[in-house]
This record gives sequence, C-alpha cells and structure tokens, in this order.
Amino acid sequence: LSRIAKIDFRAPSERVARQLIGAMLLVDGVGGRIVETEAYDREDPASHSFAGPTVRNASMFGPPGRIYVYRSYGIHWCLNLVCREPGHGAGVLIRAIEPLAGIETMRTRRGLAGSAGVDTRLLCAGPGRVGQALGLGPQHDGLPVDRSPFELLPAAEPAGILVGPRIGITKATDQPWRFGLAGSRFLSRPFR
DNA sequence: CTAGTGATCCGCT
DNA sequence: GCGGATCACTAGA
Repeated sequence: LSRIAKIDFRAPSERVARQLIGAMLLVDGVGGRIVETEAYDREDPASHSFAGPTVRNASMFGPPGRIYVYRSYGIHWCLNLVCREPGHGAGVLIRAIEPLAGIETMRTRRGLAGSAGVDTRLLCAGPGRVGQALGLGPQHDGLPVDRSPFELLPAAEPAGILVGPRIGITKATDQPWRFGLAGSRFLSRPFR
C-alpha cells in the first residue's frame, strides 16, 4: 500500500494547484476527481486578493486549507482553496472535476434531470458548473476543506500534468498558472 | 469552429 | 456606473 501525502496548503498556490490535480473532492458525498485548477497569489494582478483584504475576499486572507467561495458575473459560485500562511491572500480555483459520485444529484442541480445516460462531460467542466453541480454557495465560504461537508482525498501525482495560461482574465495573462490532468476529457477547455 | 450577446449581482472607483 | 477567475444559446463562416 502506498501512502499518499496530505496536501500542505501552506505551500505556494502554484504547487498546491499541481498537487490537487487527481485528488478526489466531495461535498456532502457529491463530486469526483479534480482535473483542472488555477493558481492565484497576492502579487498577482488577476487575483481577487491583489488589492488587499476586503469583506468579499476575507477568506482568502484567512487560514490555509479553507474554502473561498465568490460570486462570478452575478450568477455563478466559484470554489477556491486558500493557500500560504494566514493573511497572505493566495488560493487555487477549482475549474473542472471528473464526475464520479452523486452524478444524478449533479444532473438535477445542473438542470439536466431525466437525461440519465447522457454524457457527464459538461456537469463540472468550468468553475461555474463546478459550483452549481456541487451545490456550493456563500454558506460554504470560510469552511475548512478537511471537515464535513467537504472531503478531500489526495492522489499520487498523475503521470502527466498540463500547464498553460489562465482563462477568463485580462491581467497577468502570460503566467502559466493553469493546470490540467493530461488526457482527461473533463477539462473546461483544451490545453495548447 | 469562432464571435456575439443576455442573464444578473455586487464590490470597487 | 463599470466590469468581472462564466455559461448557454444563437448566428454565421
């Protein structure tokens, strides 16, 4: 039996973002394998923490290993895991998950009930879809990821991790801080 | 395949 | 007022 190291959320977000690829993430037993992440950091113009602590991003400046949930475009709830030491302001955005547990629940939440048998590819392909499928909302902001309703099971480092520029941002677009599981068909978008 | 658009909220300037 | 760490849908090449 190989023992799998626990993820150290005090590490830089770029490293945590890599370690999270392949890890199993469940919320109330619903979720799957993380296949796509993005790292954000304090001195990073694309990060919510760039301008310093506010009411909205308070969780990003809290203890590592906790959840930061934010509203995107007034519509979606997006999931981050806080990194570095308390007060630093770093995090990892979960961009896509391979659905493995509670697939019918995810279908219902995504408005795809009754389409059993239909491809699961789009259930969690994108940060907004992840939030919707996992039933995330402001009630989860600030909660520790190692306690109910969350379960995070680290994986051995996958054979191939894809790297590329982050998606949907206008600043620091040259930073290669997007990571993906090589060969996965559950990515939000392909890597070049 | 790419490009455009509407939905809908709230933090920040 | 502006503009997002987005998505779904449409039109057209």
